[in-house]
Amino acid sequence: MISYSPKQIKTGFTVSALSPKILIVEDEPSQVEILKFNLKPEGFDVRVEMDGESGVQAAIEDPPDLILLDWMLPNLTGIEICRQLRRNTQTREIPIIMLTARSEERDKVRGLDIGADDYITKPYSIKELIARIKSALRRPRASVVEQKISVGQIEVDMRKHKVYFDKSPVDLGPIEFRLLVTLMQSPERVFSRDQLLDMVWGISASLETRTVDVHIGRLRRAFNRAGCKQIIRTVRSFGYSIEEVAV
Amino acid sequence: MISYSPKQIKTGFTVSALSPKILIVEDEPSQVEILKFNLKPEGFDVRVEMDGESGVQAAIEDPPDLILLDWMLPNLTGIEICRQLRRNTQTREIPIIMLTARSEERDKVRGLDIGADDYITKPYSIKELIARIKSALRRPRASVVEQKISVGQIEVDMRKHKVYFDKSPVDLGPIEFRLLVTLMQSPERVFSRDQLLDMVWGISASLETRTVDVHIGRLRRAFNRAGCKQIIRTVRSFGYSIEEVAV
DNA sequence: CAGTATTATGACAGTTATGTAACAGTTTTA
DNA sequence: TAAAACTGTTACATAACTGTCATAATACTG
Repeated sequence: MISYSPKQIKTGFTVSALSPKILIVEDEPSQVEILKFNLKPEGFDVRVEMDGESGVQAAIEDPPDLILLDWMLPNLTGIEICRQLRRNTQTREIPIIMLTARSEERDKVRGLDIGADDYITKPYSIKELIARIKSALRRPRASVVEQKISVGQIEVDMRKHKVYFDKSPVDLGPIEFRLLVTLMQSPERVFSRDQLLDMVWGISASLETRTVDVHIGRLRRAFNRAGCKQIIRTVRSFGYSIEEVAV
Repeated sequence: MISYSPKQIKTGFTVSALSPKILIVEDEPSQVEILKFNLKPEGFDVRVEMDGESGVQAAIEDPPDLILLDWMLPNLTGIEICRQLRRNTQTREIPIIMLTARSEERDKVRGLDIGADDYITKPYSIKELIARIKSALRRPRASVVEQKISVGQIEVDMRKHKVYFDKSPVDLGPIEFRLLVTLMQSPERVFSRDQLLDMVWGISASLETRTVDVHIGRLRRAFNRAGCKQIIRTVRSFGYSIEEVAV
């Protein structure tokens, strides 16, 4: 099958949220349905606005990670929307993919001038659209992804996906990795189990809070093997935190 | 936003002038217009030649800082122009970015062999093109055309299209070659399957992510045959990377 | 110090991701 | 033009990882 579980999407850590928000601005209901039907299973958080004006409005009020913009719209043309979005600080950096029915080169051109990141002409293959969306989301934007994080003697290289304690490598599974990174992003801060479930597993994952304990345990064991005792502090009846001073 | 002031361009210390000279070799007038329209405001000094022969001529007579080269041209093909430019002392070091149409993706392989520094497939985002131009200009000249890359005991001769492990040849197909080179350009960095699909196959290829796994497998097997175990690391649920220390 | 609440951890069954062989369709080569 | 080489997809086996539970260990309370 083509569809990944939402989990796989989460792994793209450059995206602001676990499931990237996509705003679709498109007036044709049938098109909207097709898009929703295909994008949701990919783990995207899809929203729709049916006309240009409300599209711009929605984008500014709650900035999505990416905008799918139909070329022909009632009220405002795609170009005009693009312009407006590019003018606003909130939305300036958001990647825009234009959906255009016309295949004339001229229109494409104008779309790109205006600041769309990409365009795709109807009829398009869903696969290709998804590929383009993912690619656009991956493209580095203003917010630079942190490459290395370190707390005490622990060092995480995000690019290489490697973790070291005092130069010796620590072997972690995917969830442990994310858990560690989450904790390390705010050293000493105590996270509740529920918070961690949200941040690491995603809001939609309804799991036992005990699951967190188990993974914390696994994380600890992995660090023990690397010669590091006591990296995570348990705060009774609150949660966990990572400590600056590893022992 | 996207557009840097011309001043910022100057930071590329290898660039001859304050506004880098760019030679566009492209026969399609509308394309030329788009490029001019977008590149001039970025502070580039843009010149245009409409066919291959005069393109080469112009490049030799007044060497630009960078060449944008369309793949399909009347008179001479992109490949041939590349070859000629690389042969001439005046132009040998000038970075070349190839513009190729979607259907010609297969030729990318050859494009890089020939000595293009980068290629970009139409339709491209202007932003991306500009980013790549700047990146190419920033790059120190000497390594503009990378002849050989090596990681650990693996050595790739780009020009001859040959790969060695510890001096013994490794036989690879075109895609495996590109895959290997991509991985080798950032050793240890983990690439997601989607990223690799973009970088090796091109964004509009829209293939299954599993295809990457299969090719990684083929790459591994090829190296096994040459006596090299464990060259590519699998990072579960993230992707693959190439390791410095081959075993 | 007993009694209670909370956390640590081993075990395990279920799930998911990866490695590969096989195959049919293409492209390249001879 | 036929043979050889290369591709993308699929299916299946296997390995790696998860979540849950039961039980043990620990911390708090009065």
